[in-house]
Amino acid sequence: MRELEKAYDPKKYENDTYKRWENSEFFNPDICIEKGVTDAKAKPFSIVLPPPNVTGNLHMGHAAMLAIQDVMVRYHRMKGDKTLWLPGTDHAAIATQAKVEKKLLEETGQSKHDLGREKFLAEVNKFAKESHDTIVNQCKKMGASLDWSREAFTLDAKRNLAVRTVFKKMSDDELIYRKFRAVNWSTKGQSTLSDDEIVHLERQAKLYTFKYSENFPFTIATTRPETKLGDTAVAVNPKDKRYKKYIDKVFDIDFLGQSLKLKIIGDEAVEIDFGTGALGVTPAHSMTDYEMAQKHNLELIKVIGEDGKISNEGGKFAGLSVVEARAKIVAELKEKGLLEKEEDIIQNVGTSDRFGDVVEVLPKLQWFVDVNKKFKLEKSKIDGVKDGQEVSLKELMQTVVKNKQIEIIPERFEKTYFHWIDNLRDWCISRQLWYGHQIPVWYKNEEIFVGLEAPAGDGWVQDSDTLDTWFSSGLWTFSTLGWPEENTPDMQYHPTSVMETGYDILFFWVARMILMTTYTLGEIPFKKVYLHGLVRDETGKKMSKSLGNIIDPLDMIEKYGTDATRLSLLLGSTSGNDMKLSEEKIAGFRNFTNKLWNISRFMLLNIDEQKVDCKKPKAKTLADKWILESLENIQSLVEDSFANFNFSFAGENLRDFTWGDLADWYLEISKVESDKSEILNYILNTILKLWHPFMPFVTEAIWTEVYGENEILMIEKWPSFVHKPSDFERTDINVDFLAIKDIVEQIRMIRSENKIEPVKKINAHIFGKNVELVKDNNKIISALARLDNLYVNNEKSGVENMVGFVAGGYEVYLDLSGAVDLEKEKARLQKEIQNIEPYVKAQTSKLANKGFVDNAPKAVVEEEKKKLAEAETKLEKLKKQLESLM
RNA sequence: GGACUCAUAGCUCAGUUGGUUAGAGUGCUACAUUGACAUUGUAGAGGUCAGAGGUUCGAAUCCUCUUGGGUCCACCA
Repeated sequence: MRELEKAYDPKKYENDTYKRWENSEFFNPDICIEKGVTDAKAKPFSIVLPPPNVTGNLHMGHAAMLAIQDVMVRYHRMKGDKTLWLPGTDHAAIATQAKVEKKLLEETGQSKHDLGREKFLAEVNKFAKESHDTIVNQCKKMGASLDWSREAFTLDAKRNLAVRTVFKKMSDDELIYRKFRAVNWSTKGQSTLSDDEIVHLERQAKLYTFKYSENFPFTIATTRPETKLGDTAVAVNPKDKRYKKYIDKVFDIDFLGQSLKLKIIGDEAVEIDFGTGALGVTPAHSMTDYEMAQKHNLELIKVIGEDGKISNEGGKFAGLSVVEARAKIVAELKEKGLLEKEEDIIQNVGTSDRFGDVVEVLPKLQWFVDVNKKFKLEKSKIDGVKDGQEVSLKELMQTVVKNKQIEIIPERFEKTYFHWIDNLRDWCISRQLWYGHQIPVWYKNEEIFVGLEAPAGDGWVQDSDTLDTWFSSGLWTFSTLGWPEENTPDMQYHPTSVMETGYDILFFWVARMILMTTYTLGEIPFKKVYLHGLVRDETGKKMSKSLGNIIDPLDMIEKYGTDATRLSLLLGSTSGNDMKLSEEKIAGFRNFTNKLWNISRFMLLNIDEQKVDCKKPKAKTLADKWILESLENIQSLVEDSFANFNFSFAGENLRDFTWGDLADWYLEISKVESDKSEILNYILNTILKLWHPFMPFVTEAIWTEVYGENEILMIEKWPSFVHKPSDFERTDINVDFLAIKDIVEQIRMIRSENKIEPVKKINAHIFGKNVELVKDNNKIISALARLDNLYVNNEKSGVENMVGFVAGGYEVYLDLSGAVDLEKEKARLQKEIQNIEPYVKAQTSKLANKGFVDNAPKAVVEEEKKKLAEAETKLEKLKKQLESLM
């Protein structure tokens, strides 16, 4: 007879198990079809892995992502779907480049310019490769059943072709344009940034109120006097009586030696009550000012350069850093008596997400994607958009979510999504980075060429900028499936079934994918978006190096095993909400993993013949009937939960069933009832399948130990049965006594040689004659399960409040001292009925009243009718319950 | 400034469309344990469901307000 070790040791199994899976090649759906595991005509289920950045190690957030996706993927694979989970990594241009630059500087003291573009890129590629290998290994550690044969990289040749193709198409549709306009600039990173790459931080700042010069009629307020060197207008609210008369006048003034030509403009955006009600407009160095300037046709004067210093346009301040210039200007203003006020305020400043420096706004010649311009969508599979219809990118993004073609889970994020789109500005896609997809545009003198390849002829120079990393990630769902190659078979997996990712990149990535895919293919990228939360430490803080509260998934896997780590991330967390994680929680699930192992161990000891392929056996006792029904019950609950993306609920219930019902009840009963081999084999078989998506390693290990080396649980068919709810919701039980509630302590006694000795303690819940089963119905039946030959026999047991019965050849007694008063229960029900009855009467007569029905608004009448119906149903239910107790 | 979200046992969270006495896990306490499992079992303590008002026959659940966390968006210059 086979026997398992006393305790489960994850380290002994995990690596080998993953290797076995990998060697079997069943992660690849093509192989599954080829070997007959999956039907070629089965419906596809596909997820593309949100590619981790090649910047280092995986953290708990990645672990959570992998666990959630793997649980779905394994479930669908077992269900028989054509299941593809496609892995990849992201070059993460700005993040990776920044990291390598830092590393280079620390290790060799060199900057990227010392190396030159080519050599530097070689360094980055080397780093990316190493980082990639680490990441892949960590994914494998987590047990992720990814199809590695299809692995992709956002910067490889195939993806590059996709990027160039889309760029060209957008350019042809005139959705991409080049313009000299104000952009976000990171001095430290020496690159432009998109609006989303900016983090607003609160800072102490000083608000200066001053006059440009003696003879200028307004005072204005600013936190950044140095930018005033580039002012070209003063804006006031057109309703402001103080300033109305000046609107449209132009003043030539001298601002500390700088000649300014200031036009007075009227703009609603100016608040009359803030500051002095007059706003110095710096079109080149402020986004709002830029927008205002566009409206009023103002000139841009760039006084701050890419190096963060005042440019030559800044006259005598040229060459000073922004901070130096500010100090100098303030000092001069003070000296000349132009500074009226200097106050401390708290100001929001934009800082670079990656580089951490304060972002300068300055004008640059850049490439943009126009999100508002209409274009013709040739082929459309989008509900509500016809082939050839004119739409804008914004409209496409809105439509697919509005019409529920894409469903966001949890739903509330749809609101934030729409809000984001409403405020979306044109997307600046060029970056002055070296690492990334170089923009497929070539210049020669005044000529500009956009294409897939460099144009023929000499003298063409390619744009040195690269594309925003999200431009290529936006194509991810289809660039990974072979597009733009014609008739690529993998496109059968598109649109993908689910996009599972953190809510923190809803805008960065999810929205961009929707934009890029609907535009390029006229199709949605995915049907559902499942957003998970951030993994935080046990006190709810973000995990970070500086706080030292990082829980490393690899450490946890080493200590408690992968399955425990996965469970800790899956259970007790809901979509869209952050999850708090503690080592204790993981340890708890390690205990459960071991429990499952030992449950299997015990069952195995009682199984004579291990059969992989087994049919549902016939129940021989009430206990058997109960466990088999419970098993199907729990399976259908798991399936429902999966359909609703409620993995936590599925797992928790499965655990409660396994531990509470199966281990603590049925297996105990099986000790007194004999001949369980067949049924135990069936239960073990089923329970391992149900657990497999959650805990792939331990279940596979047990499976192999039980059924032999050649069997692979991962590709076993998910158990099938037709769930009939009526089977479970109501069971009629014929017992000789009426009602017993809360048998607090149930003592099983075995009579041997006229000696009665207590053996086990078990607890049970309410049951009675023809009971309508409530929440704890499983336990009720379980209590009854052993009552094959039940009899009430106080005399026989000689103990008061005890009933006895025969089970498995033993005489058994139940202690009923904790049983609840039947009268009490009746009284409670009666009270409730008395509570509702008058209401139902009143409501009925109200609705019988013609005057009310005819005169009241229809909706009100309907509402009243609905309420009555509800109350009536409830009343009926209560009456039935009461009756059953009579 | 505009939103969104959360508040339930010491801690982490469930609680389906309002309807029995609000539940788990974990921690704590007590007892048990040659039994598949001390990574175990049985039980116990612990909650005016943040506060106030409203709707309702009935509210943890729906509405309003207040308070206190969290998050996102937005350059009040």
